[in-house]
Amino acid sequence: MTSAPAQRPRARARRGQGERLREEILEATERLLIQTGDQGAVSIRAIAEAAGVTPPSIYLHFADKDELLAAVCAVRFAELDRCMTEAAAAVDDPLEALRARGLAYVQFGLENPEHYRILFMTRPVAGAADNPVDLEHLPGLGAFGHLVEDVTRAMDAGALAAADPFLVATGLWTGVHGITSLLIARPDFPWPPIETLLAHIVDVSARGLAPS
Amino acid sequence: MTSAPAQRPRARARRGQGERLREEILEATERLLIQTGDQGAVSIRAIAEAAGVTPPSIYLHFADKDELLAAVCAVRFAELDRCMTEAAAAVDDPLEALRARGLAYVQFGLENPEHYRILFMTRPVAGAADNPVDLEHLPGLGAFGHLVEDVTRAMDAGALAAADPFLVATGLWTGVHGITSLLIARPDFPWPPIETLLAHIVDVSARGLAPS
DNA sequence: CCGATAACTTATCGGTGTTAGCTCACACGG
DNA sequence: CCGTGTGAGCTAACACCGATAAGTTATCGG
Repeated sequence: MTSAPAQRPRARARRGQGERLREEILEATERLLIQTGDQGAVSIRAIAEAAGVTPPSIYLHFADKDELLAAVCAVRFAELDRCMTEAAAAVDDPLEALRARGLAYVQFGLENPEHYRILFMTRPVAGAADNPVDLEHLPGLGAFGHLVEDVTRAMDAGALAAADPFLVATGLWTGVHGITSLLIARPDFPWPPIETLLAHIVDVSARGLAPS
Repeated sequence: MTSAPAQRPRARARRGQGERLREEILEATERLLIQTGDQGAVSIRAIAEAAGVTPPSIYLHFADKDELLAAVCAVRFAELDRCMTEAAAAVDDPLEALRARGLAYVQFGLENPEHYRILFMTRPVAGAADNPVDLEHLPGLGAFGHLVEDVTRAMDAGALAAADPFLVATGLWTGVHGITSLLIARPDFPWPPIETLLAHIVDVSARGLAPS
């Protein structure tokens, strides 16, 4: 909030306050991303103008555009995790908790399609193939870990058939991602009512994973 | 650096043969898409050079870049349909046919990631919101129709629980798309072995859709 | 041979991400 | 109290991109 659209005369920051611009750039980017709803419209120049600054100044804080977008999305990623955890915590039954988690995931994606697109529908940096990603810092691994925990819990409670929790969690993830991403990418397909489709998918998964 | 494939001035086409260039452009585009494996590298200028022609000539045959890429992918789409139909036809059991269809889908996506990305992971034209898409010509609707047919067949044979075939087919589609697109977009995730994951997902779906 | 026109080109526009190099104001050591 | 180092940001430019307007060339019917 405090949508500080303070554009034009942005005073130069004091000596030690250079980091403030970083925050302002992040805020401006997020604002643009949500307002326009189009990743293509979020250009370095547009961001710079929205932040009341010239384009090169952005590179004082971010190596390139990808890093900037990644930073924006990392914030959003944390919120996705928060949404899901909150939804899951509101339910006692471990199976229902998983269901709530899945629904929260889909809802988040549909409400933040451009963020979701960047997070899960575009290839990563693709740059350094010799730098095989730092797994510890891979954004979203925390959220995924929480899913694995909930799956394990459901198995321990006998709500799911015993199996490799990691494998099952991965399968659930691909499931919710499938519907979320297709709805975002192909809104013109003659979709059945979303709630119907979602309920069907969740039911099939639950039935397929139920203890025998 | 890019292997400049010999393009001398490319003789101008004869009077009635203007359409030949269209084919050459399509071929050049597909070639680039596969060679570079990066949609970003496939620019109008690069395509023009690969076809031995100047950029504006492309606009004699395609309204814009989107239309060109769509045309390239339409071809690939037909082949996806062919692959799946072929795989499904090789099996008698209707449930196994569905399974084969799904596996063929995933395989096609992983073997043609850049085509798959354009087909299913990017927003469509997004242009004319007042022109709500011509459903008849929506590419891939044919392939989807074949899936619905196979689902119906499996239900009639009692291999799947009776339900709305369109709904079930849509759910299956989102399922195979989920794993395909995530594998393409997030190759750095610590995936379990693909065959294991795929088998798990297919099994869960089969179990969830089985007659009671 | 002529002129209409299909098939293409040259030149250009406005936009993009990104970099090199500069300026200017502040803070601090002497 | 002043000189200077440097942090913070800017100007100008590069090399691309998609797209268009207007020109040129070669072919073919008559």
